[in-house]
Amino acid sequence: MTRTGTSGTGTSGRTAGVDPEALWAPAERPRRGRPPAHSRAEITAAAVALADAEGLGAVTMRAVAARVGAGTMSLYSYVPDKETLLELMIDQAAGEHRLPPAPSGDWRADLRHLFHEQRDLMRRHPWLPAALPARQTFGPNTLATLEHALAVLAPAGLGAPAALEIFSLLSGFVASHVTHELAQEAAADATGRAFHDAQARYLRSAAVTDACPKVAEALTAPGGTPSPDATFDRLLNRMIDGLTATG
Amino acid sequence: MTRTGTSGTGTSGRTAGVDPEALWAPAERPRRGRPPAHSRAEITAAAVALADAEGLGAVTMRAVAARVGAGTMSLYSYVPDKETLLELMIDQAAGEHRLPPAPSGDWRADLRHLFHEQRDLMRRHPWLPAALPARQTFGPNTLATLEHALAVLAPAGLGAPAALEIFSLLSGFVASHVTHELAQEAAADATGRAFHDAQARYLRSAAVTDACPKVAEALTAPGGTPSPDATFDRLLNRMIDGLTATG
DNA sequence: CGCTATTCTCGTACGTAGTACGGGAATAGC
DNA sequence: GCTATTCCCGTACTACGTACGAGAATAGCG
Repeated sequence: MTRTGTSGTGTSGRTAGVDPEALWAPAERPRRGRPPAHSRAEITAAAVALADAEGLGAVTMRAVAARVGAGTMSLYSYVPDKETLLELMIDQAAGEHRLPPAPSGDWRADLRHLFHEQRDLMRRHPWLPAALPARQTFGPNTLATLEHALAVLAPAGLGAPAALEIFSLLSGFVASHVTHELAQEAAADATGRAFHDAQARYLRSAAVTDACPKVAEALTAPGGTPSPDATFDRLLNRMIDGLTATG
Repeated sequence: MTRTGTSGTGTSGRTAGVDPEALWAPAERPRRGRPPAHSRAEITAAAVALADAEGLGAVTMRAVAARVGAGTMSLYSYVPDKETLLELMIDQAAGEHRLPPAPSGDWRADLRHLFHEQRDLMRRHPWLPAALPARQTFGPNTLATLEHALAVLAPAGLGAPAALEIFSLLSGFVASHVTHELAQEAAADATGRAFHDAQARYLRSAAVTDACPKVAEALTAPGGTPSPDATFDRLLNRMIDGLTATG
């Protein structure tokens, strides 16, 4: 199962080290030999739980193996490498989407529902926004979500490529918004407090207030965020309106 | 200059290991002792050049030091750690923005110009979209860009917090769009070709086309991207319209 | 001029990653 | 039982970030 992989980093940043065909194949059970003590799904779930609890940085092959009760190298019987494990984690999380079986008729409402669902998902798995840009392939759960998005957007009167584009942009919006939300909440935390204060002190220093008065004021404003949910909904609506306008 | 840093990974993913006040301080020159052979800017520039040429993954302390002609540990006289070096890289790149001294009167045109500029920047530094989410503080160049954005958006009739929000969302849009553009272009490259073909084969497999017919069709469409520039401009306009609507 | 405090330089070394390798253990079918 | 097959995982290698501290280079003082 070990791949010879010519995964040397190319001249570009992107490295295509994942094989979609092999990854998402059904993987028939061998009928002879010692039966596996674990499963790909179990390992993926352990990695997700670890990332949820202690952040993406805590997901090491050793830590995941320990959590499952296996030796480190045993993981490589189920997953070719860590990059691929990340891919599996993303798709497993995507499987948590609760999608209605069919569009309701009001495609704007359906779209809003879909992205509210996505927001919940990302709040539940705070590592997801950071992991998404590194994704290289679409797993079955991701594809199912995409299929649903296309079905929802069908009555909107744009082609499939445009619909995919919109889905991608809205997902990006949700990711960056959730990142922002979580950062804001972390600033209230005791650990984040010191950092937040240092940041505010720096922004109020003469060097900043002289050159960038408006920024200094806007960033250090007390900022009573009214309601996270309402803010999200408002922005989401505007994004939907702007992106689906047939201009 | 070594910091004692309690940088242990907290329960969350975000680790605040950067001190904004110390980082962006003018750093007065010591008048005694051996003079430095390098500078923070030189090291940052070397790191940026490395990332441009071989991707973010190639930016290791050893590689940067070698490029500058210094021993690895010498870097730590100029930069407290790698995380901070990344922060410096981002701000140095932000300094490449070519911004007009004052708003022109047509704030939509100014806004379009700003984000076209940002797109050029990210295409010139393909690691930037991936690095931005990890940013912890705003350096002087980033602040200058923000100040410019606020000045541009002043006539639009929204408050400073709303303007910042819009700037952030549009930057996120540009980042994800550039990532998409570059991925598309990489697929035409000889190295990316094999991966792209494998992806297409997978998407046309029975397992996918059965469950997700629309997606399979949309993703494997020949996809003659009309003109990258026009596409970007069209989407940017819609985003601006949607986000600045006073609804 | 040499002395000395100060500052920068960088070889060595430690801890933690990902993972290649290969011998041993467990199982299914004969 | 025997054997082919499969899985398990200890050992070990490479590469990374970076702590430590000895040595080298300088500026000001005598």
